[in-house]
Amino acid sequence: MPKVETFNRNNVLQNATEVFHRKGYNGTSMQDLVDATDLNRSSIYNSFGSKLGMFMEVLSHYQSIAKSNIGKETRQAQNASDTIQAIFEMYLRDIITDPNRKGCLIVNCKSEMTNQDPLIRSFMEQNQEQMLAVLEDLVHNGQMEKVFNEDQTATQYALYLYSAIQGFRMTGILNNNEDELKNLINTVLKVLH
Amino acid sequence: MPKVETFNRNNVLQNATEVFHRKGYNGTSMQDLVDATDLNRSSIYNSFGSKLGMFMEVLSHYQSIAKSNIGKETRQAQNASDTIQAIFEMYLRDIITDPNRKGCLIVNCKSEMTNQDPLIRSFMEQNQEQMLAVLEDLVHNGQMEKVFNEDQTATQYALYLYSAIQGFRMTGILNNNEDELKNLINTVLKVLH
DNA sequence: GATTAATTGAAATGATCGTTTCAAAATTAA
DNA sequence: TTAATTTTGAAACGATCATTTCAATTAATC
Repeated sequence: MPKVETFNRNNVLQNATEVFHRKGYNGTSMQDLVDATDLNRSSIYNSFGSKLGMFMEVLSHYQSIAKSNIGKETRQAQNASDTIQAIFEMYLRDIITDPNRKGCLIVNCKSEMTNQDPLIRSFMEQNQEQMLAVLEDLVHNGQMEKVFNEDQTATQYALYLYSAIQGFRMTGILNNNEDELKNLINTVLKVLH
Repeated sequence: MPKVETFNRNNVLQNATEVFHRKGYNGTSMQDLVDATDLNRSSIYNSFGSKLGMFMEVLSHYQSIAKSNIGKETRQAQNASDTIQAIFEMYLRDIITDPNRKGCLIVNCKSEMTNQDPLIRSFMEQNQEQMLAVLEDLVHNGQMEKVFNEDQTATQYALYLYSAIQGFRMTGILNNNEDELKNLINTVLKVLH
């Protein structure tokens, strides 16, 4: 009976992500989204409810891709140390290959909206918890394997790494010198060994 | 002959800084600025030219205060290690005492505008250069004093610290647990010793 | 081919955006 | 007081904001 949703929701989300990532939430207009997604204004409101609704889906979409990338690195690497190194080098690739120097969508949004919107705040809180859980698990494994020291608890090192990742993403906005960034990664990871 | 500028420019800048800091550049409207500064709309345009013009002055104002704070810490501390520790603890105080959890104005602006506005980009470039110069100098001194190792050059450690500061500011937006943040600082600084 | 329901296009909503205009008020010096 | 000059208030600018409306179009089921 009904006409079915014709557009590819993943494609639309990907295009919307690109605009939000490049211009930020407040810098992106509904017209920008209409242009980027090739979707009708009405269809956007039908499918996403509002600009913020669409943005929340964009954030989740971006987060799930990031998580799946981390999962891949975890499965490929031999030990916890290699895994963490690989995660940082994934970010490094992202920095070097992005011609627009956008940084990380989630980090950018954290600084733009966390203190302004409760929906965003709780997204950021659960994102932080997930990141800390993944990192803590990795550090814990590394400590079991004796490749990481136990000067600090896994929980403490996880926060250290989480903070370092955010700093790395911020640094990459202006600096995309591969050698300098690789050296930076090594310095960050040194304290764990 | 003429009527002279009546308002206190520093006060106005301080009030404008508070709004821009809390809501971000794109999230701040001219009406917000009129309300916050108690200045007339016309007077703002007379004295600052445009919204972006006012924001650039706000950035410089914020930067000069930050620089003078770093200078104070440098003069009070006994050695390079204490100085860097004091700088981080200055940021820590800022994080813990800010009820709005705004983070750092410059870091926030870097993520919001660097890839969108050439004026902002060059501000950020010179800000990064200044920070790196200060940090490199401190690390160099610490290495002369033998309180820092020479595993990396002062230049390399400076980038590491610059990145760590940005990460610290981002982390402080959600996490203001003093003990956890103090421990984070110690972990960051450990690699230098 | 008729029925059904979602998608679509385009226009319109009222609000707010950054900025400009300009006459009236305010303040200083002659 | 008069002349000079800036600040001020208030209104208006056209543009754009996010969102709503609705009739026309489209496609899937019967």
